[in-house]
Amino acid sequence: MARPREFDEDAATEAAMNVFWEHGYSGASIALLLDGMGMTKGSLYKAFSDKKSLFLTAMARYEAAQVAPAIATLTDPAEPDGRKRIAQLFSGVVDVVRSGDSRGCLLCSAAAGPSFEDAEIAEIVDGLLEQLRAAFEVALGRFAAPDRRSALARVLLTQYVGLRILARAQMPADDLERNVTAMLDVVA
Amino acid sequence: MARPREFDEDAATEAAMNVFWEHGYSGASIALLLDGMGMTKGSLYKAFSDKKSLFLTAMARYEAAQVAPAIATLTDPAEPDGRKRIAQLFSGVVDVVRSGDSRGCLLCSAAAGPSFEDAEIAEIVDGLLEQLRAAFEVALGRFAAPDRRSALARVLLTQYVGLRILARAQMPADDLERNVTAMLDVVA
DNA sequence: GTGATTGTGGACTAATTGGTTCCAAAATAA
DNA sequence: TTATTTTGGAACCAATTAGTCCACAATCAC
Repeated sequence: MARPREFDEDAATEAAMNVFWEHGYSGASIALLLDGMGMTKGSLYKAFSDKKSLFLTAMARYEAAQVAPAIATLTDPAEPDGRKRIAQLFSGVVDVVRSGDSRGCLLCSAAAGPSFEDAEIAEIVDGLLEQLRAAFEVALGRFAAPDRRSALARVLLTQYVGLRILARAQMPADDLERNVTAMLDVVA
Repeated sequence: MARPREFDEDAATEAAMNVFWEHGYSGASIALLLDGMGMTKGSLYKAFSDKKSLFLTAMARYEAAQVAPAIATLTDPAEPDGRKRIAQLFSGVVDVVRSGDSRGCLLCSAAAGPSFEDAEIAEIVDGLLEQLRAAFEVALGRFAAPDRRSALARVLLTQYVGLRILARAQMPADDLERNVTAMLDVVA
């Protein structure tokens, strides 16, 4: 009954996510987004309303593609050793950097950036960070004293954020790895 | 022999630093800077050439006003206990947040932001982060094994960066304090 | 085929960006 | 007074910003 879309919505939001990931919210201009998504203004504004809506969609995708797997790693019931689950998450971060991806973490950058001036975005970022903290707490569950679990989970979350910010700041993977090794040695 | 400046250069660079601190490099428009510095375009461009030069000046001021004191705390020869020096630095960060300043750290935000696309700025940020890491290493010197000192200093640097990013993301001071307490408990 | 419906491309707005130039007026010291 | 410098601000620039609008294209139901 109507003309079908020429673009794949999944591929488009994936592309948008990558542009936001690399350039941040304000750094990702509509022109950059259009280029990355391979579409023109008419289609973009018809399909995603405006830049902020597009960002929220991209964030949802980031959650599904990046945050959820991280949480799954930390809470994986197939791996009884929480220490190993935590180590797995952090070595995964180092591996990503070693493979040449120094974009850091969309979430962590959003937490630092001026995009945080928007209350709705801030709330989403907060929520995801809290989810991540809770997952660290689960991973610590088996071997940390209950009264220290929560605070220790915060330390791990902070370490995670710091690590990914430093990765974005081009810190070499070897340095990050030494960091992670020492941290796991000390914390878990 | 000539008309004297009406603005205090120190106060002006201080004001510029604050605008950059709050809004980031690209978020700090010339209009915002002029407003914050209380001067007009003619004077600004005559005194500071252009935006990037102004940012470099502001960064130098940030180093003197914020980074140097942090390093001084970590390496204070009057306090023989490195643990205490480290604790002092981190509780200072929490105090700043508790007093209502959630701007985080200009350095840490610059590390995360798109301003990092400029090679010269990136180099300065890198250098300051390395100075901070070295200072953590000095503070660890007295009681950490030499082969672990370097890696442990990295953990502390990462923790520092993460903490200030989370502060900027409006994490409550109480949560940050729990974080710091647990971290000091574990690391030092 | 026709018509209703929806997607597409891109011209177009209106505002703002960082950066620059210019200049008359003002303030100072020699 | 005179030479020198700063000041405020208007004017300007080319580029970029997010966003709107609409003729046109493509499809499906009939």
